[in-house]
Amino acid sequence: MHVKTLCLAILSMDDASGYEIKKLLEGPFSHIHEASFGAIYPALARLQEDGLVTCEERTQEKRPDKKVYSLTQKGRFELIDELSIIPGPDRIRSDFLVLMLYAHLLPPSHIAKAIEKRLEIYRGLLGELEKGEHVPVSLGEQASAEFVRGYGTAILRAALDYIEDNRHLVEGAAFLTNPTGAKPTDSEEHPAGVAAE
Amino acid sequence: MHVKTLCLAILSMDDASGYEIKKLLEGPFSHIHEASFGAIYPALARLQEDGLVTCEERTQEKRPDKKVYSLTQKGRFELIDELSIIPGPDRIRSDFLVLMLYAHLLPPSHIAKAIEKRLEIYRGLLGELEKGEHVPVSLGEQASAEFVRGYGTAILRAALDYIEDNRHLVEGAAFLTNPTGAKPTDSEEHPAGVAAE
DNA sequence: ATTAGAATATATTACTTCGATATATTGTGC
DNA sequence: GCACAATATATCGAAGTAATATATTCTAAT
Repeated sequence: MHVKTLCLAILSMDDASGYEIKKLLEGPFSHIHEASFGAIYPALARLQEDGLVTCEERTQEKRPDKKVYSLTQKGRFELIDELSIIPGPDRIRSDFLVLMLYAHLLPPSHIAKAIEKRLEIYRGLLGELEKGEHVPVSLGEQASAEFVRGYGTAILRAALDYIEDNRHLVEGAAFLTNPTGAKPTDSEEHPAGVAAE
Repeated sequence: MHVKTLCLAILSMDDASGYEIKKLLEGPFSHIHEASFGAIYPALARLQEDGLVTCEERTQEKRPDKKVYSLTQKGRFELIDELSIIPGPDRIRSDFLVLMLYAHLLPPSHIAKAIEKRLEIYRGLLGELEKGEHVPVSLGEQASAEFVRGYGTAILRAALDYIEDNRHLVEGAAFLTNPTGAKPTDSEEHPAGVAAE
């Protein structure tokens, strides 16, 4: 899914500026889909060019000027078309899980620190989601939003529980291997039995 | 985390070609981090240029030639440096959750189809993870791999359970809002803008 | 038997997206 | 008073994606 489609989707609920779209994606939508300013602003410009959104410049007194975008009928049809594609698997980039997979390369204190921060992040997100600051308009939207919010909290709880119960696997067993590759016991030339081909 | 770091990490376990790295990221590592060929091949070339990996071209009889990369000492230190950064939140791009959030814009049959496919994907991944085709070398690696594998299965189970228990929220309540914006006076079952799948 | 497609393997290209930075103003904490 | 966070848009190089091209071998169907 392109950032353009994501913008159309968010604008289908309410008019918004690029900045507001970004804040939504950082806040209540953070477990759904992310996008950067560098993707959002050009996407909105392109959507306007193609007549899928309109733009109203609002001069504000106490804030910088805003460009508030609104979905057009054409944009609404385009959104429906894009949403008609059956979605494939989620795309995940988890630096945390990479670190956990190579936990044995780093000192246990570092792993513990990373885990503490992860738990903190997750508890924060869970708190935000459970507060439930959603602005649903229709009954249909309310049910959809509730499904997605519930999904987020279910996954976060499972992750929190798992990490708390199993952190010893990566904190305790760490550093059995020397990070420099120099083996404490014998010399390393051929790490016995590689095969795999 | 750059794809370069990801390559260094995978090579720290065993020598591999670009193709093999990609297959790992599609298979047992699919819940950890993704990367495309277009990122992996240039990354490996760059790492070789910088002396972080070495490359051995293997002419194969029954397969196309391979370029097998190995981590150097310098590369191992670089990996440790990169892994020393405390990781931030996971970056997620879930077309599925976007669709669920806007489920009310599409016919219930489409949502049901998307959910069926999602359940199928998740059951497949869960099966693969539970088979546990890992090739850990040291005890430290084994514990790390077990932690990450367990994390994946815990999240997948939570997701499966949640979707099965709550799919009615998006399948039943769908289409209370007409996607065209026109009033749904008589026929609520006829979608206006459903395109190809 | 042959033809089509999947798997193995690398590489390139256009396009998209990220991450960092620049700019400018107002609000907030120390 | 001064640094910092928040509001707001925009740009640009670097990085990454998705699709495609090339070439070989194995497998399955016609």
